[in-house]
Amino acid sequence: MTALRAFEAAARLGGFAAAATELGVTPGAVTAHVKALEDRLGAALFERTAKGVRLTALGARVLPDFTAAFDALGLAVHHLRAEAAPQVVHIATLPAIAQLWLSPRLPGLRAQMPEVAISITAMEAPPNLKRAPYDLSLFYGDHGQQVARDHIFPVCAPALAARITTAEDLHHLPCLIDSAWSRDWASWAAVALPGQDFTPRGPVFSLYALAVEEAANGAGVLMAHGALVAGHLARGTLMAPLPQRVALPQALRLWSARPLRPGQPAERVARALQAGTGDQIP
Amino acid sequence: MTALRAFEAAARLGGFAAAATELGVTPGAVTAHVKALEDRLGAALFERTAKGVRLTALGARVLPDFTAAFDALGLAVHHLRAEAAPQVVHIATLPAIAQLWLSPRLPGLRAQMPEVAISITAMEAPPNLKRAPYDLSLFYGDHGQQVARDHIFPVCAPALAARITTAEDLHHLPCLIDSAWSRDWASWAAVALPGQDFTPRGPVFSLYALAVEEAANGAGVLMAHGALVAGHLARGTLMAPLPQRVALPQALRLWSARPLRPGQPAERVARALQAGTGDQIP
DNA sequence: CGGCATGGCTTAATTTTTCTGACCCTAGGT
DNA sequence: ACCTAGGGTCAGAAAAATTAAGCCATGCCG
Repeated sequence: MTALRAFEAAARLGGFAAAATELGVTPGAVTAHVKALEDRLGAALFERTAKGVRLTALGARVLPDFTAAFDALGLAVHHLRAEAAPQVVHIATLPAIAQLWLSPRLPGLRAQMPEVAISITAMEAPPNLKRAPYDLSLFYGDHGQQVARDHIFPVCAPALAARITTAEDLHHLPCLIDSAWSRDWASWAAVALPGQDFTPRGPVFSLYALAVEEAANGAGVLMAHGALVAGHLARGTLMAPLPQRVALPQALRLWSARPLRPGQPAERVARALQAGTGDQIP
Repeated sequence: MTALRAFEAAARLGGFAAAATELGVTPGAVTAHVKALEDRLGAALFERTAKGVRLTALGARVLPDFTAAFDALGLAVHHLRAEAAPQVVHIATLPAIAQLWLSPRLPGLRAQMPEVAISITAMEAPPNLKRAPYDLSLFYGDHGQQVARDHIFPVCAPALAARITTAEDLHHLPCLIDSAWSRDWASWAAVALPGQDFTPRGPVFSLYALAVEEAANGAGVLMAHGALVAGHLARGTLMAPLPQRVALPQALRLWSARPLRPGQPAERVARALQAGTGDQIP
């Protein structure tokens, strides 16, 4: 049973490592499961090459059946959870979005629909909504309904901002770097400092929200996502000393596994988030 | 995942013990899984009563989704096994039938279709063919194609048979009893010894084939299933000293999960078994 | 009406299975 | 020639199943 899940995930995602991530186990476990399955069948499901695995003809023939079956199972789990707690809306999103964009909007949502509970699960990558039982998924991406068109630009504490007048000033200041969005600095520099070789120097953070706090504490200049620092900018705890803003290639988008029926809690939450409820941060 | 299987089986079969049997685990494991599932949901799926469990409204609402999904998964496994080993036919049957009815026919089948391998799995109860990957199921029952109309009657070794002339003689002879078919003696006595209180006395066997061997060794009189002792009767190692034969309420029947396509190995084996191939036991 | 057996679920301690984490190995890309 | 990405392998740790007892209503029988 677990072996079947491992096979299906590995076949669909094209690798044992990716399957292990989706299943929340280590690649070694996937290896063992697939091998056990192949042993019991007496036939190979994957061809092992040095740079990964490739499905055999047999594996490709039976994959659609398994994918369909596990999709049906995922849907059943979703249905079960929805029936068991009809007034709970489960949202999956990035940790940074959860803390910096969603969290400030929650009081407004609660006031607007007090009977609905909102459960937020932070994760690094968008979940497969056919499998994981979330009602809404909020990520930078290409699918779904656009919630915000986001821009990046440098921000820092007011005291530091006073020392910045041109983009060139950044060469000599500590630049806070988020490990997941490390390319943001390069994207912005390509527009604001064309032709120059800009290499940001400064501490690296694995939590974007922590980098934002450090920027507010005056630790350096952060390449901000506009949507995620709106609160700090409004409060004046962060400032944007330079005018150059670069649009992110992917907008902040919200999507759901299935079409939402109007009036359903998940649909009401989705509508409220798209309408910008609570955008006026205190 | 395993918890979902446990819930589905328990809900469909109406009890944790039955679910444990189908899943091949102990009732304790099913209890633990269902409880874990209910804890995570924050809602009860079963009502516990002193004489078993009953589905809650929530459980009943979501059961069909899970049953359908697991059926699809079972079918996918069947498909996978069929694709991986197309020339292997998997048969599920009772241990007694496997040894006493099927086994003597295998040489004939092998001669008739040498390229087909036949795999026999013995089990006490018919499997759920939507879940367990067997091609054919051969049991006493009401479903499927009739293979043999079976009768029960006393048999014993020739030396003992010489001492039996009427049914009443059995009162004073050891009667071999199969634990799974212990009611056979009563069924036969109701016809052969009407109005008399016949209680068979003698050793109890959990393996019918062993009881047959013991009968051939002269250990006593066995209530035989005609189809299962045909070989011994033909060889003369067992004799039927009394003329009374009682038809079993259920015939020996063969069935498959899905309709068999002509020419398919499973279909050819099914046809051969129904045609009585190899009935002439050496 | 009470004692006792019964069927079915639960619980706790033990054993078996599975997963992890750190390593190795191979082949392609730089 | 090195580095990286992806699988494979192994001993030890975590999780699951088993075993065996316990519980609690029901039903049967004296």
